[in-house]
Amino acid sequence: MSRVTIADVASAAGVSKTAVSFAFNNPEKLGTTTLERVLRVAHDLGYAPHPAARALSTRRSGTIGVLMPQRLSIVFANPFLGELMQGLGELCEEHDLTVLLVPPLDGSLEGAIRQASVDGFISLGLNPDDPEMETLNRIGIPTVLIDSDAAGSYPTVNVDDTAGAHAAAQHLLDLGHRYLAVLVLPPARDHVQHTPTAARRMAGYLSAIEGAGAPATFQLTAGISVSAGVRAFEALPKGEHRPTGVLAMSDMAAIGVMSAAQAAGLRVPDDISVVGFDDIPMSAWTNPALTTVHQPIVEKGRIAARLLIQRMQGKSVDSPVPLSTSLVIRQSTTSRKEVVVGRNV
Amino acid sequence: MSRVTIADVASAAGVSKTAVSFAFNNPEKLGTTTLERVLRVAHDLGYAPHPAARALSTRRSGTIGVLMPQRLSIVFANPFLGELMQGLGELCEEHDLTVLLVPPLDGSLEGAIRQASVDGFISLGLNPDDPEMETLNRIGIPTVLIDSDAAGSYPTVNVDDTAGAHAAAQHLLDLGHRYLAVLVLPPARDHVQHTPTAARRMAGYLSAIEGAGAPATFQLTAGISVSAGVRAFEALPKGEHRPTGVLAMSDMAAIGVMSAAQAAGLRVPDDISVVGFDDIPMSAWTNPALTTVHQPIVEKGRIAARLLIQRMQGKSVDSPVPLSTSLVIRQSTTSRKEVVVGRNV
DNA sequence: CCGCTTTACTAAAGCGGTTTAGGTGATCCT
DNA sequence: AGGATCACCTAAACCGCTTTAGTAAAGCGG
Repeated sequence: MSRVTIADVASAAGVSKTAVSFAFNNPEKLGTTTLERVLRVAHDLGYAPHPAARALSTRRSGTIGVLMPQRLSIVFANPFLGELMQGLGELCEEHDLTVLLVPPLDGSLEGAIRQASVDGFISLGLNPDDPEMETLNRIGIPTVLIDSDAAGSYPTVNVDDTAGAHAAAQHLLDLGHRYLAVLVLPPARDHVQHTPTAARRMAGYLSAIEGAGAPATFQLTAGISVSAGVRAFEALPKGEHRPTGVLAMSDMAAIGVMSAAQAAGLRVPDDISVVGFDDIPMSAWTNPALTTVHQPIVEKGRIAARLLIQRMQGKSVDSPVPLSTSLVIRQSTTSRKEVVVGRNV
Repeated sequence: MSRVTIADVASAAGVSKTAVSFAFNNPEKLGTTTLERVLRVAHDLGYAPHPAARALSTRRSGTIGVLMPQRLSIVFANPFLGELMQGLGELCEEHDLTVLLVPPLDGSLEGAIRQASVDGFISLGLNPDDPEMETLNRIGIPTVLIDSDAAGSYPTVNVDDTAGAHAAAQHLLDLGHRYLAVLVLPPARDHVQHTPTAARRMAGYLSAIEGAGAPATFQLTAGISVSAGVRAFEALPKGEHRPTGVLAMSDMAAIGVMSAAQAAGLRVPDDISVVGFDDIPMSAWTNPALTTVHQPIVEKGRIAARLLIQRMQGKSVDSPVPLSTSLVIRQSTTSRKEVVVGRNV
């Protein structure tokens, strides 16, 4: 009742194990009649090569690993990941590769990295100086970084977060907003340190804000979820101290802010303008449609996969230039209205 | 420069390979001093057990496979998958399992199934009589089905699609709609056959419609994407022959319909009511917010994973009763307005 | 001081494939 | 006829780990 092995097929067909192996991997080395017989016997017996045995012997598994910065239940709550997987998937399927999701197991990514039987890794949001990078180095598996700092020796795929963020902030400033709130992405992993992405976006926001004469800015950290956005809105100062514009580092949080604002009786964008980041598909369909910074997520996945596959083929590759971002102006932002006279002055 | 193996560690520490293996897997079998020494040497050398070798020897890989009915780029375009992964992920991480995505490679799921080094499979939308089921049988790997027909010998996790669809159709009928369009899910895989899910939903719609006296119904197939919804709307009869209510089997398609309708100058829900299916998170934030059939997607993933893990532990499990669905009435449906008098009669 | 259990460790046999290095005949060439 | 070539197939080593069976030394009761 146990699994059919190559030896079973060999003896059933009256040939050596080698012949069976050849039948599948080097058919031209076999005579037509034996080839046919072996294949038929193999099929009749329902033989399928044991993947692990094959991987051990050939030193390749036909799988690439995606290193997740956080638990799957967190990271998949953000549509960003689904988009990225589309890009990765295209290339992987083209090259007959399957995709292994590698989240931190038992709190540690390192352990998970060791367990993973893969030919290459794509890492999301890991800093070049994170300790797991050293583990990767030691195992010596080709790796491509996404949303990291292009420091180390690994090819890195990035978008121009800074410019995107700058454009977003500039947009609000141009509309006359002076008191802004920034919803910072939470640090991935345990460390307090911001992710490279968050740091770059923050730099972009701040450079625009400072360039406009440094009006007041209220910062707070918000996870990448609608409910985090709701909480963020509720943590904002109320009344006349409420920021008139919100720069969210994710669309999800931005949607949460809009929703909470509307629930509090405010009108978006008239009472409060909101800008997201990422331009996930649903941003076009929200109420009101979200003004946000577009980044080519699917393309990012495609490029990362392409790079990784090339590295796996032994080619050496350089980090491409960061992909460009662009501000998509929809309905969640408008010019700052004068404060209602009777209420303020 | 090649990978450091257990033999390297053994000789460096002056012990046998067995001792090194014990150090990691049966530490209690070793004396304290040797244990420490071995572990230290292993760490210094940066030793990590080769996953495939380990898998071959232990006959378990610490990985579960998710069988996708279609290419990753298609299936991840539907937020449904992301939701499901959240549920799967929770359980998998709890049990230190990683997740392998197994889409059809080179057009064939069967080939991909063989390649996959996993301890169990979760299959999405596969019919019990699909040929790949036989492959699964032969390999003899524990398997749990999601969105299938509970026929075979496999545990199956389902939701009550029929009741959900019935409620959706009944809702439109109760609002006075008589001429409805149904957007049928496309067949997964190549065969013409409907997926079990599509069949059940259709049955639910039709039973309600027939129960109300069989008004006219316009059916057409629409993929699970916004653009498919757009195309579907455009394929509907125009003018007075246009259905006043649309039953979409997915939220994505429903959103596409709403968007296309609005682009065509219609008001949703006043001119046309739209009901989705699934209640993916974004449905709450669309404009107008989508009336849809809620199904507990994350829970579905959790339960499937739990069942699979139990099966992998040798326990025998039964299919649970289908999870219940419920109609979530939001803003995309309203009672049928009388046809403008001057235009019709 | 002897047999008996424990403790601490090892040799070697798998796990199920791939691949290298031949070994047959049969065919070809001169 | 005899060596070279070729087409076809096989024995055995190897991939890197786990695990069974077993050994040597130490502990121990009598």
